[in-house]
Amino acid sequence: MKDVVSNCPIEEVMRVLSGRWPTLLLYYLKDGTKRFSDLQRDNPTLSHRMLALELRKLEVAGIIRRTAYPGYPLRVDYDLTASGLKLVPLIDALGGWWEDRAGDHVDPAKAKIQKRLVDAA
Amino acid sequence: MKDVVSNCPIEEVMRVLSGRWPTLLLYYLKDGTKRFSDLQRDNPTLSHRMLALELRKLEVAGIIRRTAYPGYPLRVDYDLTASGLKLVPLIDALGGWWEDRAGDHVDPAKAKIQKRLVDAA
DNA sequence: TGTAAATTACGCACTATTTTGTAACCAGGA
DNA sequence: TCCTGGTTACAAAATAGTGCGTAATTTACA
Repeated sequence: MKDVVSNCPIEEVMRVLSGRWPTLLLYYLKDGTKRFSDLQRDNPTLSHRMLALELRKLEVAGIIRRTAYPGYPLRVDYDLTASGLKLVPLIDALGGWWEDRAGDHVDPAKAKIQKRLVDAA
Repeated sequence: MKDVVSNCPIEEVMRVLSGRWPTLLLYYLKDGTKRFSDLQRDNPTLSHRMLALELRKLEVAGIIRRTAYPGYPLRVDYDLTASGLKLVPLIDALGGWWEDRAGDHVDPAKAKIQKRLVDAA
């Protein structure tokens, strides 16, 4: 997933939203402003470094806003931008879709079954 | 992005949709049934291995349907399932969001500017 | 007539590339 | 010395690409 210029909006959103963390961070920031350390606590399996990287990615994409206060110890706040807020329901819609997709959905064993059909043919 | 069981639908959708290819494949399959080789031609930068892997992932997720015909040369068709069809507009919505997010969006240089602010403090 | 070659949708092993984690370091005041 | 929010260098892990093999039938050609 290198720097392939794509001009396709869908490819571009996915470049930002792909991976475990972006949507999770959105989720936590829905509730309002959070500090770096809050987000660290919220998901302990996310490494310090990755948190910093992902936050910056979201910031550059205009989804979250970073506010740094002068002074020590350091203090930095993160919250959703206007467009970040608009994104949240779209993500939720995906979650909703996943939940009631169960009806017409295929059990994980199907792949093998299909394969066997081909082999037998 | 290992096999972390999550029970959160959003995390689960993203596990399937993350990466460059899933949404692209959806996009090509919108137009109807395609064969493996069609999809290969549609995006030449996708290796046959990845194509096979991604297709299977989408199949197991119940988004696409795989139909293998007996006989040689081999022939396999792929098309969207009912729930796959329902997913398409949601993805499109993300694309739409990306396009008109420009207004309240931050230019890529901002990160540096912010950093300088912090440093100066 | 006999045979070699092409065809399709992959699987597999091996390598290359990318992403992620770990740990250490920084700043300057309490 | 600790605090916070990073950054950097190095290591480990995950992900992606390359190229060969394969199956049964048709076509190509000497």
